[in-house]
Amino acid sequence: MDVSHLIDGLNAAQREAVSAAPGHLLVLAGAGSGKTRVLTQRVAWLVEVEGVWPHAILAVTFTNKAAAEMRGRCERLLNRPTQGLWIGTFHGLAHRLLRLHWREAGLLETFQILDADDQQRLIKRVISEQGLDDTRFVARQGTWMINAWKDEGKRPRDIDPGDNPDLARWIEVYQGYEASCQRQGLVDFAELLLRSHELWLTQPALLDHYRRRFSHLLVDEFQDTNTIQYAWIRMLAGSSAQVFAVGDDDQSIYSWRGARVANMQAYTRDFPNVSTIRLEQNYRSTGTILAAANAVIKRNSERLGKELWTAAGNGEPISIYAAYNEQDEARYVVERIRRAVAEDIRPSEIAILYRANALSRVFEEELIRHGVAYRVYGGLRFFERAEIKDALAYLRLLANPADDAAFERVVATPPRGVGDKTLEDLRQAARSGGVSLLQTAAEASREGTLKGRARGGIEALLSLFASLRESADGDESPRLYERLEGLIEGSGLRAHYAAQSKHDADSRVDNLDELISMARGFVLSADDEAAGISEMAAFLSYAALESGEGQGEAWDDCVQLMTLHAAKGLEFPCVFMVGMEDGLFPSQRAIDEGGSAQLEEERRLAYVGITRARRQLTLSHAESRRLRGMETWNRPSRFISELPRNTIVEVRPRAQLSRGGNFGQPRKQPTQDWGDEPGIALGSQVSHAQFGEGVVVAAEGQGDHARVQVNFEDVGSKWLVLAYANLVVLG
DNA sequence: TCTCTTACGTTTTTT
DNA sequence: ACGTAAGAGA
Repeated sequence: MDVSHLIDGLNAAQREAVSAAPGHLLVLAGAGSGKTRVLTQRVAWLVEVEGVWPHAILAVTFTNKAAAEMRGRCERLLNRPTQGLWIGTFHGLAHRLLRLHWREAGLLETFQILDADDQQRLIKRVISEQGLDDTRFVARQGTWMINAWKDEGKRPRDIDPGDNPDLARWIEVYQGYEASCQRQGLVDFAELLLRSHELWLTQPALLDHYRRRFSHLLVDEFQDTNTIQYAWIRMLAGSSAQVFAVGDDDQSIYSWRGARVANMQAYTRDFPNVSTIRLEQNYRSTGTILAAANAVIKRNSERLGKELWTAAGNGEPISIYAAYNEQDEARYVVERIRRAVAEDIRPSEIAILYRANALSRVFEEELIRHGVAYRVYGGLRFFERAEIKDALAYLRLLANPADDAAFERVVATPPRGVGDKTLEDLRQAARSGGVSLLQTAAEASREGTLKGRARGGIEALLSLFASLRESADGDESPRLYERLEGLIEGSGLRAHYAAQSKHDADSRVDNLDELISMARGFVLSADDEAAGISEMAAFLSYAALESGEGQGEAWDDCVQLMTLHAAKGLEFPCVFMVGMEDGLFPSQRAIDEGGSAQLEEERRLAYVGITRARRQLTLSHAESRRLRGMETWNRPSRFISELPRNTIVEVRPRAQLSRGGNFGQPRKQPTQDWGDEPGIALGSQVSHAQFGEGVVVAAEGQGDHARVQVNFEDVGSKWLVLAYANLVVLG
């Protein structure tokens, strides 16, 4: 058989991985080393060369985007649809298992997926139902703990509160939350995994079935697996399946949400004869960029060890820009972008990366000012928008009348005269009767226990549902989008948001229309159809599992703005890492508490950032920065000083010095301390609100840019922008 | 019950 | 600075 198309163009290590003999394999794939290619060609190799039935292969990733890309590439390689081949995210595959075996898993057939928002709302409800003080028991924290427990595979009974009474209460909240989910047929993200793991644990016959079926498991981004995901893989693999794990410990940046790099070591221990292959040749970046990345990551102690190299040349040095403040930083970056675009670099080939979302704003403003098209990643996703969740809540309640979370949403928007009082009565009655809110509302309406406006509102709602259900049962059952359209009109949602948007000026109504057109274009997959899942149920799951706007679609031709986390897996010819300041990146938290583990994770994040760049990399920091309404003064990030000297070039703004004399007109109106003072002379004694007293030793720049170097008694020498520093001249 | 005002808490995020 | 989430008047 001719296997050259699976092997040609690969380097030795890649080829070794793709064509590895049967057995377990750990591929340590450095950034830009062709990981996805190896993974997909391995699948093709298994099918075409080893003669493995596609049916017997399961490939798992973390994001829908990665799964889609893998499926697409496999189909192209194998030249046929990947029928029977399970490719998906951990959550997607777990969800499929639960849909197929809902009865064995102890779920309602109509179970729905609870998103993060609904989850927190529900936990809050449980906290108040248990009569806990919600200032001491904060829902956000509870959500975080419960998710962490689930990620570790722990049920309430597995947690020992010791002699910590708060912890004991939290365990009760967890219990209450579980009971509530169970009653309503709701499953949160972590539950998908935990529940499917338990499904196998408690149903040996089922487990056996899947173990017989899947002889080959492939896992992408192995460094990001958490405890339950690893256990899931291990359980499915048993002692027969071959596991092909690909990961990079240097790119592990999600430990704060339960990811355990240690799973990579555990894998080599828990499975017999795991061979390790390192992919170290990089096809993305210049030699300079790789030298910088290698030097930075080398400072971490907990590493499996790996050093990237390239056959390409060194390329340009890395630029470091020391800005006066965040405005100056934005000005510089956008100026550079405009210059690059003028030199025929496409805007979509340029990325601005930052540690925290809050940093994006200045850059957006500056980009707008210069009419540069840009796109910000992150933030609210389509299916998380309030108006979309409202519309979907109607659908959810239609699909699963026990879904109280959906009922609460539905009853509150649009306002229909049903307020806290009525709702609390309904909850009481529902709890004591052990039935759903919807059912309780129907009973209350029948018995006439509702009064005033509330009665009209509830009755209108009930009749809306009756008519929606009736039309579904008719001979000509409406398509999903028609039902959605009907409910958006009939409920008054559209009118409600239309009325709101008059002053909001945003396009909530347009989003509702977009949702309808998404429903119109929605196609039930063959897998779902085979599993007997309705169009509506499938659409709702899709909405929950694929949060909308496929991450990484470089829309039009826009400059890309995103966090360093969001940039993982992407690459850009031209990258700006901004806000490179101690306290921001590495974050203050990592500096203060973490000890070295957190700092090492920040360093890996820096490594991820650096390795996103193909040709041009620029790092910038600002001496002063307005953040959260407060002026802060940060030192350049320690990661900048970890770059080898020969890889960087420091860009300085052209300084217009006026030495010796007076300089630096305060910006805007002079401050009180300043009065009509002509300026500050070298050698002046000055005082700063934060740094204390010091002597002016140098100065440069004019107007907004005027800066002085002050030697402070306590904190040493610093450059300060006069317009912002509010220095008081002493004596 | 709805709407307006005040207080709070602010890494990173997928599913 | 800013957006959300809980509390007070209409």
